[in-house]
Amino acid sequence: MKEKIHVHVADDHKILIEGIIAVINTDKNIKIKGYSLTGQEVIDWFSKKRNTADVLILDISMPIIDGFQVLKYFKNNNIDQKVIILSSYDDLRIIQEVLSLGCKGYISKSEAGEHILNAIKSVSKGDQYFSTDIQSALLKSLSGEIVAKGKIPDKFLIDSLTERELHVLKLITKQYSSIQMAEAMFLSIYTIETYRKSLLKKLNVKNSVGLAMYAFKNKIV
Amino acid sequence: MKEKIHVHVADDHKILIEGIIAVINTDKNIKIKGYSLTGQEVIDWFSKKRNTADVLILDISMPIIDGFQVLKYFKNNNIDQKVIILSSYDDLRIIQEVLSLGCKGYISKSEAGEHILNAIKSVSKGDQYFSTDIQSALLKSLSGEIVAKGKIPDKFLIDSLTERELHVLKLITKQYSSIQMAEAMFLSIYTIETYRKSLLKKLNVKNSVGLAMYAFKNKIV
DNA sequence: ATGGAAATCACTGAAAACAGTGAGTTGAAA
DNA sequence: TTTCAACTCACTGTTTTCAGTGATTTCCAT
Repeated sequence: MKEKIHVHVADDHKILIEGIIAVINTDKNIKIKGYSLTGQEVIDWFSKKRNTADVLILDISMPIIDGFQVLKYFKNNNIDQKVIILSSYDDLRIIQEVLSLGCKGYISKSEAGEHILNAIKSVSKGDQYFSTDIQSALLKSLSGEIVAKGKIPDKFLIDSLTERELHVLKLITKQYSSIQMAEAMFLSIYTIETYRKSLLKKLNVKNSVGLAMYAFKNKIV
Repeated sequence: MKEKIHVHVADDHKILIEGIIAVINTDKNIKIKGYSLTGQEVIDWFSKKRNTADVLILDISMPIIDGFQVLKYFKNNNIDQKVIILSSYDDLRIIQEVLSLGCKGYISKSEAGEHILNAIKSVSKGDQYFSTDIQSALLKSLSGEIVAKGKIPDKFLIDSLTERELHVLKLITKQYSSIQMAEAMFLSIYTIETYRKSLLKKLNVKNSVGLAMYAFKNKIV
């Protein structure tokens, strides 16, 4: 490991930022590249070409522009930023929401500092990281599925698809256009398009190709 | 290569068999396990439990029971026999027919003996082998009329893709838009679109989803 | 009974993909 | 030396997809 991992931290509580910085500084492979106190600052920072970071540690609950909106900003602007969510809540729905927005890591503020370091390293490598209690919560919801550690299984996403969405997804892999699907399913094309949008959002992909790849990887076809 | 490849040869012209045996004997990694002079003999031979061969070299045109029928026999009895067709005809329809019957190699009698050796080695490894003039014939047919039924094996389609097309295809599976590809490859978007069209035509699919599925099935990704 | 998820439909505007045609350059093979 | 395939770019339409927003109905569960 030659190059340091560059990290940006965003939280509206400065004292917490300072704490994180202190923790991170104990690891010489990781370097703080900057911090933000509001969601707007994060967006401003990353919207400047020369401002980058390998990993962004992002608090969900910030005033005005919160973590969700920051994630949406990245998504809408096709910025492939690796993000670790720092949250006080272990709510599964929140987790799912940020997952669908493309975030790759999630740690609870109640966790020890070393988890942050592990999370940063995992995510910077392209892996996912979820703190243990999050994982156990997820595992519980999956009722006994075997999961590789640190990784949220696709099943989680698949399960979130409704019957109709699944049907549309299958037809997409068969190269149906929306019009053709509408005819085949006796629905309005508007409805089909609604499902498409829903699929794109839930599976967190850019376009139909992404949907098809997802379906293929998970043998929905 | 420790174990010899066992080969069975079937042709109604004994003189040709002898020729093939002579050629094969020049390669000490390949051994003749037997030969047949009629289709019936082939079927009889392989229907006996103890009679096997890694590769069967099979002439298409034999009296009464021809090569096609032998292939059908294998297919109907779920015998996964590796077969190289030896034919005098370079007719595409014949090639397609035997391909659909599961044969893995095809060489023309007009080819030099060394091609037989290469074919045997390729097919015994599980690869396909088609002599060069067959391949070019197949490719030519792709540029003109798309052969819908009979289906040319994917292998040929892949080979027909140029470097650039392959590159574009890979980016498509990564959910790049044409604009993004143009930027990534330092090309005009018009050029990218040209490749898209070329891919759609060559791989005979309807849209990008079809391209992605194709790429996935053939492990281009 | 009330709230929520699923399913359905609608409209709009923008972005992207698809289709057809044409054309110039280059490098390698025949 | 000519020919051809690969590569490149351009222009013009049409179709499809994507994004955002909002609305209704049904049915299930708290």
